Amino acid sequence: MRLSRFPLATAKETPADAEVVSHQLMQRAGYIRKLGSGLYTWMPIGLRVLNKVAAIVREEMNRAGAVEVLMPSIQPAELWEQSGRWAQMGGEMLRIKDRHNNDFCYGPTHEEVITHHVKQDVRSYRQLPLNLYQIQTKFRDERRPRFGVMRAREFLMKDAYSFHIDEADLAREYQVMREAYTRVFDRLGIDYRIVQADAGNIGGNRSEEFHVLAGSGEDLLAVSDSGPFAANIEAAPCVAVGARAAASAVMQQVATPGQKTCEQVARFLDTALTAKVKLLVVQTAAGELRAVALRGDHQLNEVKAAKHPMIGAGFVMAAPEKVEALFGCEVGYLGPVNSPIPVIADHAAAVIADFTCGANQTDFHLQNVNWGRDCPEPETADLRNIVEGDVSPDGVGRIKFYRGIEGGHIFQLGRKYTEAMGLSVLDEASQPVTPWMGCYGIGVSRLVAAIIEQRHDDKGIVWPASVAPFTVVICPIGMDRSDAVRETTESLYAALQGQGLDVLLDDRGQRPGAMFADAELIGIPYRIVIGDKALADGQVEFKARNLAEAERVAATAEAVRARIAAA
RNA sequence: CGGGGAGUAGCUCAGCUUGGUAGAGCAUCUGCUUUGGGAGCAGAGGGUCGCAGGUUCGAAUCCUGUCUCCCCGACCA
Repeated sequence: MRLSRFPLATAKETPADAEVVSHQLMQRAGYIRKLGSGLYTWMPIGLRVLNKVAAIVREEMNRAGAVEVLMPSIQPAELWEQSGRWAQMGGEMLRIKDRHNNDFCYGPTHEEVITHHVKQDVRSYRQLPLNLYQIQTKFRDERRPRFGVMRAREFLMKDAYSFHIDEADLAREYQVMREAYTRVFDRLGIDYRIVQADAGNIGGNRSEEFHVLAGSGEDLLAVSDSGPFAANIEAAPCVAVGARAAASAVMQQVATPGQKTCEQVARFLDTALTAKVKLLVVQTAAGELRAVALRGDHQLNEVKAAKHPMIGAGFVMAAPEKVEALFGCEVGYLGPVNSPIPVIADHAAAVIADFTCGANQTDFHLQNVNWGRDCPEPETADLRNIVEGDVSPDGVGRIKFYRGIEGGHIFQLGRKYTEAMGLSVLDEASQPVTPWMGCYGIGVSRLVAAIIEQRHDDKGIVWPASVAPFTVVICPIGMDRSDAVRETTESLYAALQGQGLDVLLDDRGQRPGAMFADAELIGIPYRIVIGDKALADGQVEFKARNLAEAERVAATAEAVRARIAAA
């Protein structure tokens, strides 16, 4: 490609509305342009990268035996009514009407559609297993789109759906997909971790996420420092550790005027934060109030709480007025002693002896409180977020936190959708069975940003060759005043292109500094500089984007090609 | 959804408090010079000041409404 004919709009200044480095660089390097909140146009150079990432995903999906389809981005409401999700989904789903006033949505995901089609065509166990995928634009009306294409409303996603005669075959396919995803992420040249995940409202049992490690990531990952354990903090179980010591002192009430938070009380009474029990009040979807006891330094894990039978999905933190009316004190002074509602204690809170807690009386706390003696033995459960330094749930190593960008997610869905949509096939005994289903997503457009988060320097993007918009850029110095430079440039350009390389020729006639700055900003992996000086020795300059030093190679396509191959 | 902020040239922003015919840098165009790290000089083009209404002799500036965008939080998964 000749740059003189390729619309590339780079900017020196960092755009004001871009917070994370990938968004800034994509905008500055002219990869994307914003159309509206969470809506981005992929400009020519950006599209080349997006297409290369998509191509790698496609290759690995095909290699793994999945088959590509393309479903509409607009879906009839009817299908979502069948699965029950038309009512369940919130404002995240963009609902639209056609001219006949019929309801549709812009697809946020395609479980319903694919299940519908499989139902149309698959009748026999002989047609299974089946794994269908597409690379399609999705729309999710995020409350708060941010970070450019990393959390956009419209985005490109690869979503695959597999169907199986039994659970064992689903588990087998899940492993196949896990390996395919591993190959994809390896080829993208990024540092990533596979972590246990919560399946969320999509449903299902086993689920893992592929996270690109980055400080700007929106997810917190709990990873063992010396073992294999790794989980999204949402899904990281906390094991009950240690037994409760015997009570050693008499419960007593102390005045703690104005001390509302655990930190304040611990400081005021000069006791350890870990010896304090705090009580949170949640309101279930049915409107009932429940108290959750946590150790002073711990936080409620909302995913775990939503799974607890006494709390359930759809709970919210209770309004302070309701809590105060029920307990007769301000929310900063709640405790399990004489609690008017059932208390569910996290394992870590349940093993503390002689703890400090609110007295259910404003400006007073209780010390030396003991479960079973001063208040009932609570129902116990795993309800907290794991914290750094905790023993890994599998017992190997200690937990360390990382931030990650969710680039892929694989699920064993089970039969939720096949049942809801009435999909059944005949088995060997001519009996109808409901197939098991898996689904597997990769955020293609998000991955472009995620790669940049990991691969950039102060000059710009540093692409791995696998997804770079161009593999090599040729920068001729003084092309219009030196015949030697012009001739070498043209012949090298033609020859490298002939070898199948994606070559960019900077024939804009810019000064060297401008050419170099642009090449570095847009992140081309290899740069060839052709100038009279080196050419006098029959050489050109070769520089890899990720290395500091330039070197000289013979001014032939073979020599350049060999040098690239060696890099 | 709650709170905060911003909409002025293609981009980044000043001007608004105290109303008087629209500014800078970058980018673009022309000419000359320059040519190994985002060149210099001279000149030029480019804006219904988000939109609608109001106040006023006069509104980018004051008032009302509205739309959009950004940030923090909550929510959702």
